[in-house]
This record gives sequence, C-alpha cells and structure tokens, in this order.
Amino acid sequence: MNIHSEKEGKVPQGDKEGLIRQAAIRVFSRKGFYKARAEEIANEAGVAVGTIYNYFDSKEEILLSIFKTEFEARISFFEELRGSGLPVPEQIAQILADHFSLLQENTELAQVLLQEQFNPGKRFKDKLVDFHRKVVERIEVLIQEGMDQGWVRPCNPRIIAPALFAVVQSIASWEMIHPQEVVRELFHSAPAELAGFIWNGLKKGDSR
Amino acid sequence: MNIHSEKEGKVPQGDKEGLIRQAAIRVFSRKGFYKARAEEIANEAGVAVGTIYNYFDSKEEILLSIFKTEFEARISFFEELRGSGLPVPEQIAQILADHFSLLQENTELAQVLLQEQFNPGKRFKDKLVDFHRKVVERIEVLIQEGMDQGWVRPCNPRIIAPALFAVVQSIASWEMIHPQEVVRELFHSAPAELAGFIWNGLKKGDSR
Amino acid sequence: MNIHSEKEGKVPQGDKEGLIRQAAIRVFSRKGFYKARAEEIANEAGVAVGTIYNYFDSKEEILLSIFKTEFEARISFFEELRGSGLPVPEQIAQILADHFSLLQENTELAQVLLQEQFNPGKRFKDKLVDFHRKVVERIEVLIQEGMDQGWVRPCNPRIIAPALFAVVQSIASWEMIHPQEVVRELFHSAPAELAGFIWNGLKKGDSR
Amino acid sequence: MNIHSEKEGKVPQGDKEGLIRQAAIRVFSRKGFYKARAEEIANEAGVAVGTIYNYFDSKEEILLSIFKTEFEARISFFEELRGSGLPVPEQIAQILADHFSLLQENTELAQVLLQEQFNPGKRFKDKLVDFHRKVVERIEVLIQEGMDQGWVRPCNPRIIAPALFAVVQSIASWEMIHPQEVVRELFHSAPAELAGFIWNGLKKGDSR
DNA sequence: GATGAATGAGCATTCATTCAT
DNA sequence: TATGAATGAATGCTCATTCAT
Repeated sequence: MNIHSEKEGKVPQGDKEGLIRQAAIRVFSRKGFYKARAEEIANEAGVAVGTIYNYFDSKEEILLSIFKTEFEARISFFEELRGSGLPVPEQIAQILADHFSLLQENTELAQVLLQEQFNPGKRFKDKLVDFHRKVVERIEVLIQEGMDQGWVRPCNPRIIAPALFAVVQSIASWEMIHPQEVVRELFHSAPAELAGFIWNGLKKGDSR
Repeated sequence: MNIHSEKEGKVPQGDKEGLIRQAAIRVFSRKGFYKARAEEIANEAGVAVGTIYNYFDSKEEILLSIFKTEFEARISFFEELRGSGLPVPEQIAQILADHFSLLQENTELAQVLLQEQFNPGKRFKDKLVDFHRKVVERIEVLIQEGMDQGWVRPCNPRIIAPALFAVVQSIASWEMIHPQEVVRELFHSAPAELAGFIWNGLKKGDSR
Repeated sequence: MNIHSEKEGKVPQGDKEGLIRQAAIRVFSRKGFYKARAEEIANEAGVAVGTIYNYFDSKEEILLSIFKTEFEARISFFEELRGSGLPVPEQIAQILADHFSLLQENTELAQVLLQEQFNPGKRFKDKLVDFHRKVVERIEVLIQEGMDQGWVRPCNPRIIAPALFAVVQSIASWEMIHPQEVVRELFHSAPAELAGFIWNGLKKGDSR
Repeated sequence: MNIHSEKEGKVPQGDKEGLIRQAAIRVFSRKGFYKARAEEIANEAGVAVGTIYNYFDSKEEILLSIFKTEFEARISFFEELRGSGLPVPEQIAQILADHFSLLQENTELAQVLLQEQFNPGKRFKDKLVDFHRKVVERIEVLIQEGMDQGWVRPCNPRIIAPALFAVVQSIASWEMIHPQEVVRELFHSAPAELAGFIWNGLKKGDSR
C-alpha cells in the first residue's frame, strides 16, 4: 500500500523531467544541494546542461520539485490512510512501515530530504516549511484522534507530533554514523524497536 | 549545572575568535552556511574581513569550530553527568533540561547545529559525523545502563539512542513551522511533554 | 623557413583558445604575468572572464601554454634544421635569423618569453625549465657537431650553448633600454653583428 | 679587488636595513618577487613585519634597493677599473672575474637580479632599466675604447655590449637546468671558456 | 526540443600596509 | 624604535543560467 513516488524502474522512457529529478536526487545526496553542480546533474541524467533548464527554472526548483513530489506522495498516503477506517494504532504502524520502506529502497532520496529539510533561504524555506508543516499536521491529527479515542495518553500534539516525525527520521542518520553492515542489521529490528518506543511513548497506560 | 559554552554576554573583550564565532552563528542561522558571506560575518562581528582569516583558515573552519565548541561542551557535560552518580532517569532529565535551556537561550546556535548537521562534503562530514557519533554514543551508554539497572525495557540502544537524540532536537524545528508566540508557549510544556514521551517510550512497564 | 607559431593574422575565427593566448601575450607583455588581471585578458580577447576558464585551468596555465607553443615551434624548427643537411655554420645563421624574425614580428611574445623565463614557483619552473633545457640542448648538439667537424674550436658546449642562447636573447633587452627608433636601427645591423660575434667566438682560428 | 656589496658576514650588527635586504634577497630568490610575502621576509630577518616598513616604503622599494645597492657596487667597480689604467683586455677579464665571484659567492642575489631584471611595472621598470642601462653603457664604453685602441674588431657596441652582458649572465641559468654537481664542475672551466668565447668574439683577428 | 559554449555576477581569500601600543 | 593585530582593496576563479544553433 505504500507509494514511493519515484523509483528508477518506474520512470517512463520519455519522462525527461523525472529522469533529471532522479539524477538530481543522486547528485544532491552525494554532494549536498550547494555543492551539486548543474553539469554533474546533467551528466548523471545523460542530458546536456541546457536541457535541465527546459524542465526546471533553476537548480532550486529541482530540489523544490523533489520535495513537492515526495511530500505530496506522503500526504496523499496519509489521506488515504485516514479514509481507510483503520484503527489509529494501525495507522501509525503503517506510517512507520511506509517510512521504513522508503528509507530502505531509496536511501539517496532520504538523504536529500534529511539534509535539505532545514535549508534556509527565503523562497526556499517557505515552500519547504510548508511541506514539512503539512506532514507534521497529519501526524498531529492522528495523535489528536488517538487521544479522542482514549488510546493515546493526554499530550500536546504540537509537541509530540514533530518528536514522532523526528524519531522516524532518525533512521536516516544511521547511514552517517554506522558502516553499511551495521545499518543493514539495524534495519531488521528497527521497525519493532521504534514502534515500541513510540507506542509506549504515546499510549495511555499505568501512568507513573 | 548545564553549560552552554558561548553566550554573548560571556565573550571577553579581547576574544576576537569568540566574537567572530558568535557573529558567524548569527549569520549562519539567518542565511545558512552556503549563503553566508564572509563580509557579512565580518560586519556582524564589527571587524574587517581580513580579521576573520587571522583566526580561522576558512569559512568552513568557522562552522567546524562552532560544532567542535558546542559538541565538546555537550560531551563534557555528559561526562560530568556520568560521574555524578545520579540515577539514570535523573541523568536523562538533566540532558533534556540542558538541551532545553540551550535551545531557549541560544536559538540561533540551535538553528545552525540543526541545519548543518547533515551537511555533506568530505573533510567536513568526517568531523561533523565524529561529533555527532560521540554524543549519540553517550546516550547509548546511558540507555544501556538503564537496561542493566532494570529500569529501561530491553531495547537496542543503537536504535533508540539516535531516536532519543532526534526527539530532543525536534524542538528546533518548531521555530520553522510555528510563529514566535506559539513557540514560546510550547516551551512551557515541552520539558514535561517530551520527558513523558521519552520516559514512557523507554521505561519498563506492563507492555501491552 | 622560420615558423612563428602564432601571429594574429593566422588565428582562425573559431580558435578561442588561440585568441585568448594571443590576448594574454599582449597583456603579459604590458603588465607582466603577476600584474596581468584575468579580466583584462578577457577584455583584450573580447570574451567574458568565464570563457578563459573554459580553455585554460588557470592564469598560470595560459603562460605555460604560451611557452609550450613557442618552445615547441622552436624545437621543431631546430629538428627540421638538423635534418636539412645544411652545414653547421649555416644552421647557426638560420637559428639567428629565425630568432630575429620572431623578435621583430612579435615583440610582445618576445617580451613575455624574456620576462617570465626565470619565473620561479614549483610546478611552473619545472615545465619552464624543461622547455629551456630542450632548446639549449639542441644548441649544444650543434656546437658539438661543429667541433666534430673541426669547424668549432674545442670548448665545453654545456657552457657555450647557454651563452650563445643568451646572446641571441639579448636582443630582447634592447626594447627596454633604447627608444623605438634606435631599436629599429639596431635591427638592421644586428644579424651581421651578432653572427660575427658568435662566429668569431666559436670558430677555430689562429688561437692567440 | 672585486666588491660584492653585501655578503652576510659583512652586515654590521645594528644594520637593520641591511639585515632586511639580505633576508629579502634570500626570500626573493626562493619565491620570486611576487610570491614573496612580507611576513616571510620578516621571519627570515628575525624582525616583525612592521619593522620592515620602518626602513622601506614598500616591498617594491626593497627590491629596488637591492638593485640599487648591487648595480651601484658594479658601477663603482667599473669606474674604479676605468681609472686604473689597466689595458682594456685586462679590464674585461676583471669584469668577468668580478661577475664570476659574485655568482659563486652569492647565488641567491644572482638569482634575484636575473629573475627580476625584466620585471615590468611602471615605476619599477624605470628604475630597473636605468640600472641595467648604466651597466651596459660601461661595457659599451670599454668596447669602444677597445676599438679605438685597435684591439677590438670594428663593431656596434650598442649591440655587442648587451650581448656580452648576456653571456656573463648566462651563468645564472645553469642553476636552473643542471644539478648542483654539474654546476660546480662547470664553474671550474667557465672563466676560461667564456673569456675565450668573448675574447674571440671581440678581438680583431684574421677575419675569415 | 536538445545542445553546450559563452556569460558575468558573485565571493572567498590574500597580503601589503598601517598604527596603536 | 619595534611590534603584530587589524585592515580592506584587490582578484582569481566558479558555476547557474542563457541562447544561438
């Protein structure tokens, strides 16, 4: 049921825009947004520099487009989930599972999302923050519902939602601090571990 | 007991290096590392551009120095805490409190730390990651001790430590998504809220 | 028979690299290498600064390229001469004539060659010296052949070859110490004068 | 009888100016004028940067001062020689000997003189050229006298004098193209070799 | 549409020179 | 006089973006 908008195999032949976006994701994840050069993205995509500018207005727009594409996929997934009628705990489990598969299947994209989420710069920040906010708002709503249903212990969703989002994203930092093998190993137990952490963190139990 | 290495008021008169670092923190937090211009840092510090380079080898070294100073303060705080003999739950509470006060007192520094923590770039990443790793390792140790003492439920500290760190850092993202008043408001309840979330997430209880 | 690789008229329309090299020669001869600004070279060439760097890696590389082009032309001229079967005295006369026409037709290039030949700086010196050495070696060979043929009096070519080269280059210093008219005047008698000086300096005669 | 104005041993204790000039000679010979940094000269001289500017108006003035000191020594040597009443051939031999001992005893100075003699730059060139011209003029006079005395074959001293000067200076290029041992070896035979070359080049003989 | 050579604003960094101590 | 921290004009080089082909 999870949908990770862009995986290489899914890019249609003539989709130059997607081709470029994919290439950009790879380059951004390697070099970071600022050190990524338009020419390298072009090389990676197998097109000429000029071609990039037939599809995107600027380098910034490419990153924005990556965020947009990705966050929209996430939001529509949440929307779908919301309408699914599944019990909230199950919805949270789904969200976790969705993130996990994204992170496992598209490490580079995850890196970009992680690296650039706090990128400042006026026009930039505005849009980025907008996406970020929307995702966190969804989680807030879920938590609120959990509380309404008496399943989640009373808390301030404004505080807990970003925390929860941060927990899930913490996975992406593994790549940074651990060698490849360790990361692979961690992935096995991660869903259960983190679900447990979050679950216990949220659930109404024997307070104390 | 918390120590936030560099607050404006503490900068001694003759400490040009600290003066420049402080200015850089402000500029980096406004513009981000890449958009920050050396000249603006100089203006902010009230010195000439050249002066910056009498104290730092490059713009990159300034950021590195900020990280170094900050992470070292954090690490030595953890060290101190560890030797304090306080019960582990209390230690975790202290860590949270420390972070909170840092974030409240020096929002700009927090922004920089947050923004640039995933900044790629060879020499850069190596050092940054090194700092990051050290902090997370301290937390791992604490969690492990918590498990050994039977206070923390069985878990993989390698997974839970970064998650815990991420939760604490999630505070910094508030600035991004909420207006100033809301943030101030959130700060009131945050320590209790997050401590509760983490506490429950960690503690050994009647699972299920 | 002489070949002076690059004269303005010969630069083909599309040869941006040659165009820039020519402009650089003019600017270097006016200002010297270190005082020559990239922007001035660009203006002189009628291109944008960036264009320079599409053809050369650095300002230094431009100078290197000038030397390379020029010395290679010189060396291949010597090579040709050597295979010509001309008697050695005639070969020396040719070398002199070649230099004279170079110096007359391309004073600016001559100035650059003269000014920068002793330019220090690691990578730089290595290449420069290499070119210099090659030219001097050719002359050594000629002198040696002259001795073998009993035409040149016994001498150490290692010492005499650089001296001979220096004599020829001394022409370039005229520009520096004399006004334009005097230089033009000197050029008339110079070939005969210097040939005489060198000839007598070399030839086996009534010693004492 | 030769006088090489400044050799380390001769620098009086309190002569800061001479101390700095000597240091500058060493640094200029290593790095060339443009790459030599004021600070390095100060270090080499064992003084502070500021001190340099108590004795010289600018870096340029240091080089100028080196040239001035050196050329003046040369010129006054020539003057002395002229008044000596020695026969011209002997005077030329003395000049050669003087140069040789300079080059052998103070290679670094020789390098600087050689490297920077064609350094362009308005104010600079003017003075440099002036010195250069003066030295060459002396040689011109000698040659003219040689002709008047019927000892030198008829020639244009304007052309032959710079050539002769260049021959002597060619020695300095050895350092550049040969390893240390070879250079030392060449020095043995050089005076005789070059004297022979010049002598034969100049002397009136059975032309043809 | 695709190309990639040309563009030039932008910026980090250098370093000769100054001047308060 | 000596010092060396502070200065800031100067400049090589980069790289996103354009546009003629």
